Amino acid sequence: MDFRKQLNETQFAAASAVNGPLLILAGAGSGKTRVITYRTANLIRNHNVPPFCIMAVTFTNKAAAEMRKRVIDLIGPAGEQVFIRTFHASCVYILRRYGKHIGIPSNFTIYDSKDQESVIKEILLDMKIDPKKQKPSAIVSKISEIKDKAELDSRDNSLFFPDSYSFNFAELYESYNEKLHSRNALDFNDLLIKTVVLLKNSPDSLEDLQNKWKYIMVDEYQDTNKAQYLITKMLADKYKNICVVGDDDQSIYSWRGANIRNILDFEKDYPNALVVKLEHNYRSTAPILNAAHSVIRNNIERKDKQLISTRGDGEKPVYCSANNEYGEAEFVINKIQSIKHDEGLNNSDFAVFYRTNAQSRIFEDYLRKNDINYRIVGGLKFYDRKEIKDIVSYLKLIVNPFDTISLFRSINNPPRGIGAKTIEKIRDAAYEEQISEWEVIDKEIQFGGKIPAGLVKFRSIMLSFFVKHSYVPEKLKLTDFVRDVISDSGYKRSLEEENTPESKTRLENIDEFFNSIFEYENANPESTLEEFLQEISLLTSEENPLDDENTADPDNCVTLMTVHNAKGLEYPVVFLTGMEEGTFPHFNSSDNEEGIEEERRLAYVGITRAMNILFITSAEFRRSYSGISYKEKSRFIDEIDPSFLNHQVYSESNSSSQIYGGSFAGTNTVFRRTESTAGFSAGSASAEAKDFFNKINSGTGDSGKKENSSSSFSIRDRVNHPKYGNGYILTIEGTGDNVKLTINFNTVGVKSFLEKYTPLQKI
DNA sequence: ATGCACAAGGTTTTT
DNA sequence: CCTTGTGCAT
Repeated sequence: MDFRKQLNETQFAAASAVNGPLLILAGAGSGKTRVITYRTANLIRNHNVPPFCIMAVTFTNKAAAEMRKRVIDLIGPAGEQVFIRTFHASCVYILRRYGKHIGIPSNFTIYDSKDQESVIKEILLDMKIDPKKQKPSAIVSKISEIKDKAELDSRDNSLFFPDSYSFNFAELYESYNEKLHSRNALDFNDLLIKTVVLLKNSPDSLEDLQNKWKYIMVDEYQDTNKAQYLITKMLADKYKNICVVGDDDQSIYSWRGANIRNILDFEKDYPNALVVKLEHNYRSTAPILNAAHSVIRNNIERKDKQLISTRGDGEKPVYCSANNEYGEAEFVINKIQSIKHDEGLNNSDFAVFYRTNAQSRIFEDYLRKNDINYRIVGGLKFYDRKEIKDIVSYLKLIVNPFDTISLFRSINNPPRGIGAKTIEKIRDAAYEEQISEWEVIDKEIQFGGKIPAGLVKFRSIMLSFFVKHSYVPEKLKLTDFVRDVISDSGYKRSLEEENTPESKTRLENIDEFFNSIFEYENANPESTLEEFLQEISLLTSEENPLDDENTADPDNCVTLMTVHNAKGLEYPVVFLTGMEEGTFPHFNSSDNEEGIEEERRLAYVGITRAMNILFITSAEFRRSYSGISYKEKSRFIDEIDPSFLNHQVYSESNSSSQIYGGSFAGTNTVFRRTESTAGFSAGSASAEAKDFFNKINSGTGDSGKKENSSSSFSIRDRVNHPKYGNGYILTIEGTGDNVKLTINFNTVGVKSFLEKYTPLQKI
């Protein structure tokens, strides 16, 4: 096959490279997926490489699915044999088959962060530490960070342990790993780390895999961490046919241990590497690219470069500052409706991006109110729903009885009269006898001469499940087995007896779960329950089986997602929302330059998703759990050259929007007062805003009175605090030595001080 | 042991 | 706001 015509010169050079190391530096929208797809086709069609000898790794399931689809579109069913998976799924594949060489049985359970937190909580309690003072979630992310960074071949990780904890972190870290080991469980980091250990310690396994995957391709290489780097390096070590694709401007996962040096040093690892740069952007109009470039060029740690636009002129990006998050959502919805109407676009042409998942709710509300179909990428996963987790926990326990997390989730669910006391006794017995909690139950160990009736029941239910499980799949279909588990456990009946709207939804979701097992079983007839469970542990909501259920027209939805999730995707119309200091850049990343640079790359990713029309929005006031706070617009907006951006301001006096410096035909937007804003909506600009501002902060509504002459500050003064940085004065209370200042800091939020004791500087 | 009512406390991003 | 934990009544 000849595909010279489908590619430009550099794309063709990359796609037609066959043997040896290849580095593709692919800017946003430069057609990198296209290149990978054609390269795969070239290997198979023109160079007789068997499809199953090609391994392509990506970061998200969505990217893997997209690549698989495009390969199959191009070369037909043979494309199905190409091994295209995420890093984590690839590791599961490897560990299932070869893990036994380093003592990992194939039925291992994968612990997600919730499971990890439960383990940490147990350990904290054992160590007599209050889990409220030491948050398990913080410890889990610390552990994950250590595992990302640590030297994999060194047993001593003490360098990485924080000393800021009141307890011995090393001890906790060790018992955490021991607990996972004894439960035959691996966390997400372990999947990668254990694969490295396996490849290092089992030369036979390594060679097997090297011979299996003679050609390796890695997408988003700039986001690989140490373990991922080592895995691909080792796998490619024999034939050196490794092709990596990436863009240092789009590195957004350093918080997960991604090391940008992996891509920057590729040529050091492989001095004879062919390097191809894709610099033509086929996605966005020139104005959008200009805006993107004027942001990213502010990064110091960056190879200077500029994409070449191929699409030519278009609409300038529009920035709109709304008064609050409701106004922002209203703006977005109105734009969607008017552009749909004027340009004849579909819902699926629109995407709304935000920095944090929590921001999605208001957009959802407004979309629903206006009968616009939408789907959310990310957020609550189908398999995270309570009822699904309940059932999955039975299944996990059947597959791996050492999985204590699942054991304690299932043991009294539905209620069997097993409470905290009994669980305590099981734990103690397990500790004393040095056996697993399940073995305590299985061996019918008695506490105080008897066994609670519920426990006897639970034991016999589980034993019958073990027997039945051994019939799968030869004598019993997987789907039927799961059906039996749901009824025999009593879970189904207890939901039926509940008979509330909620319990009915749960039963429907369980039905949907059957469908997903049924489909899985049909697609993978030889597959086992173990494999199914491991696979769903890695799924994200992109494969959410409910997506199609909930919407009348699943293919025609507005897409809502975080900017992280947007990487690799493109949409004709993009809304980049919540562009405020503290939100985007997020305040947790704002205190150091690297953090800001990563946020800036994230903003760059967001902007470059847009093909034709880009809106950037911010809100002046936003409600968070602690109250309403004033938000300054994001520094990234100021970084965009004013000539590349139209400002659409919102004229409060007549409650309508106006466009300055150019306009979209017919896209003028009328802002309505909404009930949900509790009276805060339109009105004269700063006066009303300030009034509202004072009201919410004084709590009494008698605004203005709090301005106090005995203070050297007045409300809304910008101040600098040596520890907390910059902020605004919210309220001033009291007189003389008792003047109390409440300040909204950019980084840490609202704090109060007595003026007398606080070294504040007006700025 | 269970279930309900109320209080407290907590927001990054993801495999 | 929305989730999680605790206390109290059954």
